Amino acid sequence: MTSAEHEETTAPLRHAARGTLTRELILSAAIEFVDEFGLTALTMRALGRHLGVEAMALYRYVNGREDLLEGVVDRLVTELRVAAAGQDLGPVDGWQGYLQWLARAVRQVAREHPAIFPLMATRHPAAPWLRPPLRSLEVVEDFLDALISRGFTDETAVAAYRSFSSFLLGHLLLEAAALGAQTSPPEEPLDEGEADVPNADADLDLQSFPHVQRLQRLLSQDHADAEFEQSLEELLDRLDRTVAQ
Amino acid sequence: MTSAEHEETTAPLRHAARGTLTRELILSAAIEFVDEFGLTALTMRALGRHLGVEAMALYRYVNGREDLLEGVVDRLVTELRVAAAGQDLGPVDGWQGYLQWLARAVRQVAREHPAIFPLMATRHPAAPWLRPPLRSLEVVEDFLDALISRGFTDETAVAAYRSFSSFLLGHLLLEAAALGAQTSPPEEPLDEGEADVPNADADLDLQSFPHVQRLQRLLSQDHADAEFEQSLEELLDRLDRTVAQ
DNA sequence: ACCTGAACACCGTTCAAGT
DNA sequence: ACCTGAACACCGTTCAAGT
Repeated sequence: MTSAEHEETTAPLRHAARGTLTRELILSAAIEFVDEFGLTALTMRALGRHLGVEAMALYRYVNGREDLLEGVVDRLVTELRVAAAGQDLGPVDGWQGYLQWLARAVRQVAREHPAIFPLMATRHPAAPWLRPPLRSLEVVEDFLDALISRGFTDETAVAAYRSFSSFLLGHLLLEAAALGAQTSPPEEPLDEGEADVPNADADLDLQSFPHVQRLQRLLSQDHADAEFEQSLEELLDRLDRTVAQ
Repeated sequence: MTSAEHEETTAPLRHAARGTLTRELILSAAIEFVDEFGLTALTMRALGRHLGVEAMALYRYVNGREDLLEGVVDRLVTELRVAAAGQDLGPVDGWQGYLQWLARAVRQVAREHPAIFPLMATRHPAAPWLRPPLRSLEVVEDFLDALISRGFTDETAVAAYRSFSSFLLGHLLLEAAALGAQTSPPEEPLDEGEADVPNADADLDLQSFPHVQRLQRLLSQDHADAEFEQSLEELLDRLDRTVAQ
């Protein structure tokens, strides 16, 4: 297994013509790579190979691995802002319409990149008033403006920003984890000797947990869509009561 | 800087007498270590040094690094169950009292181990019906029983479990991130040449983001306690309406 | 039975050297 | 100007060897 064979396995850009490399290109490749192989597989050397280049070449455009990850997260945030530009953000149907749109946009990013979303949710934001997953000055400014220009006070707008962040984080992290389950851990070394586990996520020994056993089906059912929309609706109602009073 | 000096820096158990090592001891040391030095510092070799032992010795008790992390998360979940045993779990004041107690118990774990909580929140649970951060059969069984025995149907109880998980995840992950900010990244190599950044988290160039600039104080204020309690109250009210109808 | 030394494959990162 | 080779310090992990 020489390095030549590996190149064929991943089938990347062969080797990029000298001078083709770019920070943007590297970030795109990194996102693509993580979406396919998972976060832990993203190493400088593997990404270099994927780009048909030695790992050391990346250091001219990326300030080390941490900076690479930061760049990846930034790109996802930018996807949000691009989506925002696509919408004509004029008199979208009130602040509720705006929040609905924003929530769905973030959700779409989380669903498209379930292996990356935890990064967006977990990495330290650049400033203490940037709460994940809305970690962009532009987005937060938009958010505040949308609410304040439609009757929120400074205080209620900020409170709404907090509730909204928590809501997105809680729901989307769980959803992303569920989606990422299939792709993220490609190698699982769990063939432990006597092989007495017939079905991995089936019964461990549920007989002492009657409720869980009985409700297993119900607990496993995927209602992500309806759940998200309903919780969002409830959040908007709550905010409405807050601003009306 | 020989290895001898390093031992003195961390001042661990010197070297444990032969035969002292235990899985439980290793997990305790790992939690202690992460609380102090952060997750990325937790390497097999560093943990071994912390215990006064070579890294390879750990492999007799821990099935590799992944298993170590799994064990650490399990221990935090166990802290929850221990706290549960401390409470006399008889007729605690209705299901609302139970949920209030449970929410606060999870929050306490998150606050005591902010560097570990993201693991609890992010790692794949053992089964699809175990949602972080309540990733324990015992806890989930308790949860369902507390609600069902007090008038919830199977469906409303499971729905409550979902809402409750999302709630905890969203709020506590943000709170843990805020707390972990001081401890987690001990080394930050950001002295970039011309040093034109006077104050790291102060003004990047906020002049084009008037709302954010004006509300900077408000956005940075820490209301974690009140926020958590109020959101919890709202969640309980919502659940109450659900079960009453 | 329990721990260690040596070794292997793999990281991130630096830097002089090639083109 | 842009990329590579070689090197360094550090990982996780295995396994024969020591006590």
